[in-house]
Amino acid sequence: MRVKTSNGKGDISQIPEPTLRRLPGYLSFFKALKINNVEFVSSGQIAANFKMDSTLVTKDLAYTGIKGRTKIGYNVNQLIETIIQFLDFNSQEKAFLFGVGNLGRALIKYHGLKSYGLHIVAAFDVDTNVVNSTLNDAKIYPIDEFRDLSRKLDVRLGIITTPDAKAQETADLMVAWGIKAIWNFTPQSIKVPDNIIVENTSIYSDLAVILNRLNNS
Amino acid sequence: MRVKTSNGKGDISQIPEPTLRRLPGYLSFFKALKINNVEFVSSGQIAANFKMDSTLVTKDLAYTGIKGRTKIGYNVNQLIETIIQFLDFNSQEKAFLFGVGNLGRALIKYHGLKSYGLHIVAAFDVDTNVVNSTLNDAKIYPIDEFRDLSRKLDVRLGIITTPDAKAQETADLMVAWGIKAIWNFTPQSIKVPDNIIVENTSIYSDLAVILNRLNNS
DNA sequence: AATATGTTGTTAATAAATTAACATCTTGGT
DNA sequence: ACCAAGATGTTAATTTATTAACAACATATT
Repeated sequence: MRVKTSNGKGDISQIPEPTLRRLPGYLSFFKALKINNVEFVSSGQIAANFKMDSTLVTKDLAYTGIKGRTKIGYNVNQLIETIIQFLDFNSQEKAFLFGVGNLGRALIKYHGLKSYGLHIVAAFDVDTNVVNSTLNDAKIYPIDEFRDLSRKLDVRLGIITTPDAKAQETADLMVAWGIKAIWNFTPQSIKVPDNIIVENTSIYSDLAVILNRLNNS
Repeated sequence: MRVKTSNGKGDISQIPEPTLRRLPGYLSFFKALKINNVEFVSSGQIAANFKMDSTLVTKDLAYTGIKGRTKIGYNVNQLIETIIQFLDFNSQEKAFLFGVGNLGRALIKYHGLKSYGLHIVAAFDVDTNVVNSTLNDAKIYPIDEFRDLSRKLDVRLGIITTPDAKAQETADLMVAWGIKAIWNFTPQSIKVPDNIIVENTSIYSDLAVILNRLNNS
């Protein structure tokens, strides 16, 4: 196992998914520290904030390549810069969104996403009432225009916020027109070719955990 | 509720969180099968749909207590009923929501949540423009009225969709007035007493995974 | 300048989750 | 009625993630 240096170059960065998932949380914490003019923070302090083991923090941060200083800790500004860089949160990755319902609309208007590397450049829907309107800087088009827009703009990421029943056909359309990664907000599992990246976000899973903890403890 | 006794010690083995998180996905799949009039489904078919190991499916379903039949598979209707029961998705757990921004509004209007056991009965915000309006059947109140409403209604669950900076003080307020579980949609880690259940939902974690897979593979 | 201290970073051990192997059982066909 | 097939359910092995132990080291203090 040679997870030695993660210089960001090459594809050897086999970072564990749990670590990857924790990094945005750290980032949020560090940003808050910066606002409070805190300059340095130790792995112990970070661990205490998240109620976790300090060595786990150390390991997680080591993946980003950042170095702490003995007796001092980590430089907060450097942490923020390094994590943003590592996670490509300054890349402004362009995305198409399909299905401008409640959730879709919220995601488009949620400008927080922009500072986390995502830029929804256009949306698509079948509802003629919303088509041709504009939310933030994203215009809403009829589905038919996806093909042409897909050629004009170079978009790799597609977001599915359609009704559950439309998830699969939306995914098929995306794959057909060159989308490389799909962010699926429906609970439906979608079938795509192996080279397509799929990330499922299901708030129902979180809800299941909460209800379980509430009722069985 | 009793699940399974691990050994003679009499303590019950809790369901693993990964299993818990997969159950809503299964449920969604089974509901789709029912619509297509499929009556029985085997663990192999389920596993194929989710591209996972079939024994894992078997194990997951075993936790709910449901029994499959050799050569036949699992009864779809029974699966749906059992999982809904197991996850308390028919409990209509009442919830307060704090912060009627883009995301908060989407959650309130998202009637899908209702069929998954959650009923947002009221919301709170500081913005006088939204206060006193009604979304779905949830009225929006000023924060001040939380205390009285908390006494009148018996609500155990609180949802935080405020700006990040307000997350902690909102959590403090919730704890002070008897909320037992907090669903935190901000990336901020909140500090609460040990007996309070906290579930963090961070779409930034999912975003981090997607961007990483897109850029490093 | 020397020392004590607190903090990183590495290696080892434990715990948890997934995958594999196998045994069991029930149904359908001959 | 018997046998074969196919699926569940259990036990073992592997992989992965987390926690613990410890070594190295730079800084502040005396």
